[in-house]
Amino acid sequence: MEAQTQLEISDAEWEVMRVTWTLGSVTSSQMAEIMAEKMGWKTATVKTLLGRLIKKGALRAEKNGRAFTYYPTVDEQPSMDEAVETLFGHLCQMRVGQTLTDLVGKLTLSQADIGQLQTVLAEKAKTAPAEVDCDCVPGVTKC
Amino acid sequence: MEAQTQLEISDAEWEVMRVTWTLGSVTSSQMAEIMAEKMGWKTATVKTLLGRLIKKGALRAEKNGRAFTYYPTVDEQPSMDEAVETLFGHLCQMRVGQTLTDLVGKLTLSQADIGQLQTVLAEKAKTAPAEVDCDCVPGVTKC
DNA sequence: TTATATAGTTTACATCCGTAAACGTCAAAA
DNA sequence: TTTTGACGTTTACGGATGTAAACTATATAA
Repeated sequence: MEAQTQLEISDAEWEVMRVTWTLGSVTSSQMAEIMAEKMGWKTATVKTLLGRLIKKGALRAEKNGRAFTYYPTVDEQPSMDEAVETLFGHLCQMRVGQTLTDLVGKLTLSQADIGQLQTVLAEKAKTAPAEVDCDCVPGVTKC
Repeated sequence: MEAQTQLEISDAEWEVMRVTWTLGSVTSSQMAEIMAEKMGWKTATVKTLLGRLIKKGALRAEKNGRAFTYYPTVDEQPSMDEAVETLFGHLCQMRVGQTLTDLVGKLTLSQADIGQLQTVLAEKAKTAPAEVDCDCVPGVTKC
């Protein structure tokens, strides 16, 4: 079976996906209305993005009378996880801890989110190394 | 005073910045050597990226005999924080908690990193809301 | 039936990005 | 002094992106 090639969803396309994920399905007119309000985009812009997402295989269109209804073909959480992991993979590994701390300090998290994070951290602490090396320059382990 | 316009550092440029941040300063030949090994880039490619980063104001070049030595003009940690915050700002706020948990599960963190995160989380727990709304579609608070 | 609105498709277009080659200069080697 | 490199600058070039107008087909209102 063909392995799902990493689909590259651009920033603008991401906004369209968010709406689709949240609503489950949308018509282009609905999407146009939402994006006009949320992003200030013209209908034509939304059409282009929907088309590109179809071509990339992130959305699926199902004919519904005169128009199409669009559905996501990839799941939201895995897509988010992948985007985040890709970014963190490009950062100095020695600094991801500090970066995460800074981030958590600014995000709004629910009680449940915090509890879940605490659980994962407690588990990780059992086997965590004393320090993490910098991996920015081959052969250099200190920033 | 001119406000520092958000500098957009691309993926390839980011790799150059990482090396510069770690070494503090580099000559183009050093950088070319490092990037040849690390990324498989030709010297010409490295020159282009150094030039673009100079133009963007992320690097500064100081004449040193025949050649230049390059220095970063932006700090690493703030740049990392900004990149991460920008990404998280594009994600469904209702799901950032889960995304963070998934991420932390995969990252390698030091004992100190974990301790610091635990401290920040404990503090946040004091005022955290019961839940966080979805913000993907205006007027809709549930995914 | 004919005009109109609407949905999708095609074309546009400047800019950014990844990836370099080509070119011009100046210093060091021969 | 002439040749050869090393270094920076200019040019290249296809593809992605943001942003949208133009065009086409069709369903619906008149």
